Amino acid sequence: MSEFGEFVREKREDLRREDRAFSLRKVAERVGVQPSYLSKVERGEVAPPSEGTILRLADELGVDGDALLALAGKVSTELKEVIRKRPHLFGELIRGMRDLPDHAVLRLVREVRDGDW
Amino acid sequence: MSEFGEFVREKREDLRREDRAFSLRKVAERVGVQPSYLSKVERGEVAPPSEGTILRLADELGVDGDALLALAGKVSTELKEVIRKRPHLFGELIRGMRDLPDHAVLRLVREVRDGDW
DNA sequence: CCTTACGTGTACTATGTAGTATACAGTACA
DNA sequence: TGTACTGTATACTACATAGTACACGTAAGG
Repeated sequence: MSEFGEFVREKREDLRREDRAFSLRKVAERVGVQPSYLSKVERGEVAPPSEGTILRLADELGVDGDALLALAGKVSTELKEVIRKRPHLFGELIRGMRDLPDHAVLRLVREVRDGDW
Repeated sequence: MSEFGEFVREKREDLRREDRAFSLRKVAERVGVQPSYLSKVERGEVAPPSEGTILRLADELGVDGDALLALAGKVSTELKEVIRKRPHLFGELIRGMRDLPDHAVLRLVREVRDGDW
């Protein structure tokens, strides 16, 4: 039921097979939460953690922060901040891209990256 | 101090000069909140309202929803939903556009709108 | 064997969010 | 001149968020 929890548990157990430092308790300690809490999170007994905790967890597990936040139904404050500064412009742009296929979005990403602005 | 409140009050009082239906009480009623609450919001005594209330208020005042949400430090659930579905792609794109000048973003908006995808 | 580490159950909590309900004093207009 | 409307002060509340603290039984390694 909790896609977020399932993903974290699987990823952590994968890492653990190669490195005992990825026990629930040790990861919890490095991330800065109680083991009982991480346990509940992984089993979906409670809602996903806060943004900060999710980002530290993503870092710990070596996964993309934006992607893990997305699994938690969130968008990073950093991205929101960018939109918040030019709401109308970014609003139009993002809404316009809603139904574009991945390759079209990717083309724009490249265009921006290699842009001659 | 509260840019949000100040903006709402000014906009509402502007409208009121031409139409008595824009008293604080009447707007509050149409938006669906208590007048005492809208009063506190306009004076910045409390934090800006929820997304739904802000959007109804924007509609009432005839201003852009995304822009009013931005003044409240928020981004619409609708936009977040678009990002949430392809977090890595949109993350890269939006971060890449953070420092682009308006005209460059606008060019992308047009490109998307008139796109031949 | 035994003790160290493991995951989990239970109970509790602080802070934030998003308001409501009611009463009050000042203003306007008819 | 009074009544109907205006904005505001005060007190309170329900629910969500993001966890902590501690005890417990289990398992694994040396």
